[in-house]
Amino acid sequence: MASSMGLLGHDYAAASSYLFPPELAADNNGGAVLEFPPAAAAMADYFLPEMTGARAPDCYYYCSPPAPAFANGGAAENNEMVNMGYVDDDGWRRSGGGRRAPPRIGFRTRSEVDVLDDGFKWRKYGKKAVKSSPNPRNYYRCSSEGCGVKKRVERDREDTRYVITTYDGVHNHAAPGAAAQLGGGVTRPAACSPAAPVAAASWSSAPGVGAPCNDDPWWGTTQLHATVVAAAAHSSESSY
DNA sequence: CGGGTTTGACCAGCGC
DNA sequence: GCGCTGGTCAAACCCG
Repeated sequence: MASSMGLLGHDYAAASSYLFPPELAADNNGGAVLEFPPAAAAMADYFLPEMTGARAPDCYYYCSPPAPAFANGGAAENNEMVNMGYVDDDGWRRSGGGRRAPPRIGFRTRSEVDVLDDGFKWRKYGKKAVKSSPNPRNYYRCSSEGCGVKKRVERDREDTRYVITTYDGVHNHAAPGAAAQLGGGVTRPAACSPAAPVAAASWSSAPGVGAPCNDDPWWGTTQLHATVVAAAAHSSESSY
């Protein structure tokens, strides 16, 4: 798969901390080979439609149009979606030590409320002061029985107006709330659904890969169009 | 009383 | 091996 995208061999060097949230930088610890096997296709499709030939180390991923909107704050136009890591051949991501971990997606959202209403019911199970940030990090787990999705919420250390919400895993049930159910538990804005021709072409041409992850509520349709923003461009217009 | 939150303790991974 | 750090557990507490 990766080879079909021309990605095999790309080296994910440690990202500059000012470009990525601390946890993201930690996930991209140097030397990891960027590779996108079949089941992970849609995730890569979402984040990396234009990655073919692009260098990974200093890229920052925006959802364009904006990332999902939340029901109780975080206007869509203020949201940014960030790639929170790379994934294994079954859709899981590999963390630094080669351990498998659930797919992770992060949103940096400008909001006055810490906990954004994404339509799912969350139960808080921990709070921790982390060294990488002066703001405490809160840990939530999906209240639904059998659903192991977790999310972490913390204020952006650089700009406390922003909330960084990180989802770990994919819900295996519909959202109890009114908000549309998506993989990470966020509402996909209608405006964020144009086809991604570059990515579609990449995946459809890949042998052994049909419709990318069509069994997954979020990654399945792969209609979102992410834009890779070069580090230079990003740093000139971002608070990071 | 049931469900959610708080918070200190504990555990495991990682770097040195 | 040891210390640091992030993530999780679980008992106590709170609230409707």
